[in-house]
Amino acid sequence: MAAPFKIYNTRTRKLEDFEPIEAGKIRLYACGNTVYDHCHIGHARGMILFDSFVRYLRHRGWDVDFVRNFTDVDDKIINRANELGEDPLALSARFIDEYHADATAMGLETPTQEPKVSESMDDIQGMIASLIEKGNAYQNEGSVWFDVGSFSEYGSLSGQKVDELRSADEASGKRSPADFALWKAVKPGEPAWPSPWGEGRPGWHIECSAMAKATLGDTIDIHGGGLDLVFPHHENEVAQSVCGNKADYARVWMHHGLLTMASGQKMGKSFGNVINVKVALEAFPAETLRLYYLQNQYRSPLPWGDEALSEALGMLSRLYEAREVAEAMKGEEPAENVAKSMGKDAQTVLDLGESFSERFYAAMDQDFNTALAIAHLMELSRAINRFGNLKKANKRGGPVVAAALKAFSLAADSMGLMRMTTEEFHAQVKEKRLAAMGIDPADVEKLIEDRGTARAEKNWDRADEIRKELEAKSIMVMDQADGVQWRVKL
RNA sequence: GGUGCCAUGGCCAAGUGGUAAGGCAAUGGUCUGCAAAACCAUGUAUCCCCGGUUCAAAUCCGGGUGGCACCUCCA
Repeated sequence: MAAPFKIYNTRTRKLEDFEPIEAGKIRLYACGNTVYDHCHIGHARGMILFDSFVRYLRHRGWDVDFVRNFTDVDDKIINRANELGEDPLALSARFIDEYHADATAMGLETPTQEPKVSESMDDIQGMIASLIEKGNAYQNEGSVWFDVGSFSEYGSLSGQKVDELRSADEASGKRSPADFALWKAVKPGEPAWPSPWGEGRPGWHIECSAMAKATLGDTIDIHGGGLDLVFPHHENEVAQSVCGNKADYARVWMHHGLLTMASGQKMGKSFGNVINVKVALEAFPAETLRLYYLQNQYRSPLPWGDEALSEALGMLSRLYEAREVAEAMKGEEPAENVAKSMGKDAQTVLDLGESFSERFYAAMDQDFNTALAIAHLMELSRAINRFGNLKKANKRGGPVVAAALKAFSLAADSMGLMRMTTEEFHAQVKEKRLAAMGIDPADVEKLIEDRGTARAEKNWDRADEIRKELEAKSIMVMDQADGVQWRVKL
């Protein structure tokens, strides 16, 4: 029932046929955010990508158990909380709420489970105890360290060799520089939980091993996250889980590329160029972000820029308008008859529409080639518009575009695109783009009205003058058969 | 120093060995009072360079050059 697909596995650096542990089921774990601040557009890339992948897989018949965690106990959270004079757990709880608000605004589906570190202490401690018992970890002064030397396969995911690593971390108490913390002994002013090794809190990596095991079992199908997590985070997870569970950990490792700034600069606090999701969504409809991310290969680095986003918005607009054109078409005759009598453009729409899902699936099943899938959508849109230019298309074209219309709902169901009505879309564009440019919609409406008056009087000079005035504000006026409309230039 | 990724027309970008999707920009056109949207037409692309494998390579292999990422908190 579930459709086969190929997926690139970081572990083997190869494209592989996906083989589930259990037929028809996918256990997917994605590393979530450390919640000490608002989501930024880099987080958004991972969030949207995995949302789209999960939607697609479910659409194709897979039973996807999707777990995405929250890291709510962490150095960065404690530091931030101290700066603000806030309780660390209160701070992380606050940003979990903000995360959910951003996720909703971006149209994300809720994962099957969203475990938190603060609520997984038993699982975490159980795993640490197991690692100590098996001889893979040791205690020292209230902390517990993973003994990297005890795991011969260490480095197999990232290709790192222990001896070659630069060890900047010279924390005391470790036997070897490559060893990493499983449990950190409490320090003054930090949140702590009781444990067999003394008061303290978990290290960064153990949480994911423990939460993945608790929610999905010893061996999971796909483990995902940003490319920057491959080492050390995921490498360490492998070590912990393989040693602790005596089982394979993740069959497939799926890593998405990171966002870069158009300037070539990295996005980071120290550069002062972090853009929060909320800010981006003030200027662009959420689907713009989604289309932008989906238009690019998920493993490649992606440069962020207003111009690129505007392009994506333009594409989105064409998709919505093509769908609107198709939806407006009526007719009762069999599609083949209409196509035959209306010529090549009709036949093209019919053919592209009927073959769409096959081509769409072929693209997506090849390691989620969303860029190609969207290209198919654009091609179809052009065919619809071309056909729509024909005189009788409105009256008779309905049956011809019926299959094509399904393509748009396919995009909605399986990628999360095209989920608004055309009216909602245009309303959002106006609202957000005008706000971004600091233009009051009422001023625009007033000018449109004045121009209407001038046109009624055939005062073309005045009408054109107003058009120019509006153009200066990036407003396009469209005189159409059914009235005057205006759009924001994208 | 170690590890890995990438290099495709003016720009962005897909490409699963069989002679290159899609988008943006540009020019001309259809439509329009003028426009816009949409559509049509227009791009001889050394697929970074040099070798190799193959009947056939953007795609595979080797070497080179140039970017980037990770090895330190980072999605």
